[in-house]
Amino acid sequence: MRHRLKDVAERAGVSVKTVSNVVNGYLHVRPDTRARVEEAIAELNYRPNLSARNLRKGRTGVIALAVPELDIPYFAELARHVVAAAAELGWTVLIDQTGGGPEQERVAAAGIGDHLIDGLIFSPLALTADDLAGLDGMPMVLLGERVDHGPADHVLIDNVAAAREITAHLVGLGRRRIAAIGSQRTPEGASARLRLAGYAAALDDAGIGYDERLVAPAPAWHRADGAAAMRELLSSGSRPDAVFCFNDTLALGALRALHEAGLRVPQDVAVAGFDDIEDGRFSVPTLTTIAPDKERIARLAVELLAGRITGDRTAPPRELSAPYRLTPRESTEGQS
Amino acid sequence: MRHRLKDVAERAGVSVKTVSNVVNGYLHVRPDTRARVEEAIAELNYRPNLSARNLRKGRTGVIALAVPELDIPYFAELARHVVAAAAELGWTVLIDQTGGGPEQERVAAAGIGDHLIDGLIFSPLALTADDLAGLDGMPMVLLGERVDHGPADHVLIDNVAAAREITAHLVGLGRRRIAAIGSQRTPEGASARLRLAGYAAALDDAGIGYDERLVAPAPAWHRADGAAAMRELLSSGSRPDAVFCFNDTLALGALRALHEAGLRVPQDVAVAGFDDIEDGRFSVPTLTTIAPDKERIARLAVELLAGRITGDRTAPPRELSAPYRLTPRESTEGQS
DNA sequence: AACGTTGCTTACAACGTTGTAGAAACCTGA
DNA sequence: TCAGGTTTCTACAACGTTGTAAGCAACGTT
Repeated sequence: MRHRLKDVAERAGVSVKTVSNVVNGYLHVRPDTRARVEEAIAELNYRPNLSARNLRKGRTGVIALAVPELDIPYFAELARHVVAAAAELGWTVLIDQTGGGPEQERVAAAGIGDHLIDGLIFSPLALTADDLAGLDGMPMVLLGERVDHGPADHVLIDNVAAAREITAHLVGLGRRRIAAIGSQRTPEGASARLRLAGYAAALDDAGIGYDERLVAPAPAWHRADGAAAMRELLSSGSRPDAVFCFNDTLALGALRALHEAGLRVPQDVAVAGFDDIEDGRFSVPTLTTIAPDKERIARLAVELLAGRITGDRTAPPRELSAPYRLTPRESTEGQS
Repeated sequence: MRHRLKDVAERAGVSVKTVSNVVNGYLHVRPDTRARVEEAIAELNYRPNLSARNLRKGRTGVIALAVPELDIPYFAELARHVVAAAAELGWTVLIDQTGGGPEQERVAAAGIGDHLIDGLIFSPLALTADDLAGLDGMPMVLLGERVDHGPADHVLIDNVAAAREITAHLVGLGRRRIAAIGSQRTPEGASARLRLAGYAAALDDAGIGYDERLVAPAPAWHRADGAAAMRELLSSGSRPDAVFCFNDTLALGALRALHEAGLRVPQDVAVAGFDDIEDGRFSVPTLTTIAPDKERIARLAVELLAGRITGDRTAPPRELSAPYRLTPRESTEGQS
């Protein structure tokens, strides 16, 4: 029931290669021959065997998107855009969950492919430039993190500037005891470090001293971590009047913890997030955030990767940045 | 820089097939031969070419998971579990977004694979049994929907019983004007229809009349649709004292709309959802819901599919059901 | 009439892997 | 020592596709 070029060729009375030529849109095929072949293809419902084609061509037409976790909404939304952008260019996307650990990320970066994929869009949490160096020649685009002197292209937003801008927004509302949630012992250049730097810079701009007790770490960036960090901040006695959470899920967790503590948002504590996930547009209160242009990020990443795959693999790595927008909502400005 | 079996064979001084045997864990290889081969593999950093292996074996080792939208948290969470369950059995998962339209779903079901995938786990919104009939022989497992007399295995939870149970929960709290949000003109057997049936049955159990004005349709099941439907219900004058939303994102939208209308949850209106997504555990208030065992669903689906792929493809379709649990939280029971 | 040109088609040989069948080496027990 | 088995290894032929090179018409040009 599954047919091959040979079957089509026999039915149409031509050679196998002629059928191949028709399938691949080769120009010099007589119209009546082409018609006969196409008829045979339709009758047999022929579909090319991609494994064979890939074997022959050395390409698979599949790119992978490796993200730490799919049920972090930011990555899910990003994945959606990547799939769409890739489809426009004729690529299929294989989505891979790394889990975020260094070992798993190494496996993902090195292992997925091995001839199954042509390239990789990779959003690393823990990996460093050294880890990436070992990946001989797999075309790769990094997302969201700046791996210093990394061997690969990457697409990012200016995390420092964005964090600085949203912290300045909190300052502009008259807040002075501004906490941060989400610091991590990640490699230099990772989002956590950059956003912390932007936070610190904004405080400095405003002449507010950096108070270590107001900076809460979060092992992961889930809602539960945000809630736990917020509770920790509140019970430590260093009562903040604003919190900048390094992503929206942390912020949603923080909102929950503030609610449980009987504090009003934004009257008692203003809350800001980062990523602009859909939840934040419907939470109570709605969430002030930095909205990165996810569609642009996805498109740039796919285009860069396609360029690497089909073009020059040895060109020096490129770095593109996507725009973002400060999006104030109720969690800092109150009911509108 | 990319090596083949032949290169390894030459280096180890054995035949190509012996290297193949080592790679595939064939038993009868002398220990010293095996050691020599493994050394050569390590030295050359050899990785098998999957396209060639697949061509030879007629398998790809990849299964697809087709869902309507990845950024609906329920599907993201499900995808996570499917990827994990598949990995345990040595399969890779290709995640495909259909968008939910009938035409796109047809393309996804028919087109993805064509030798790229061995089978498909499919969560259809719009497709009917007729559409599926044309997919000659692609092993497939359907999720969450009962496509009557469908030609494929499926995994589901008892939507009618679950909806009935959660509606009964609302009745048990003394509510009488219980609205439903999420009805759709989908095919018989789709989730929307089944959950509506369970809702109606519970009302009937309690001797409460079914009031069409309390049933609000939702074109999609996003937060925005839930909020819009809730506003519609409130402005129509038929003030409900409880709402059963057919999924959690609808419910989160409804919570938002109720908040904007100045109504308290659950004192004025109790709200219940369906799916137990993570958001609902951190929303204000937390969300009463039906928690399907997503991990079990994923595992059953993967195992059924693996069975189809490696075993009998003509066996009659099987239907497995996964457990669920009513999970009361603040949105119906108030602060604990 | 001989010639090159162009358009269309084909045979053949890969791509890198594994199944089959069988050869060679090695055991075992009489 | 040898028959009969088992272990270990190998040569060969696929899997379905496409690139290469070459063949064969039909055409226009000299």
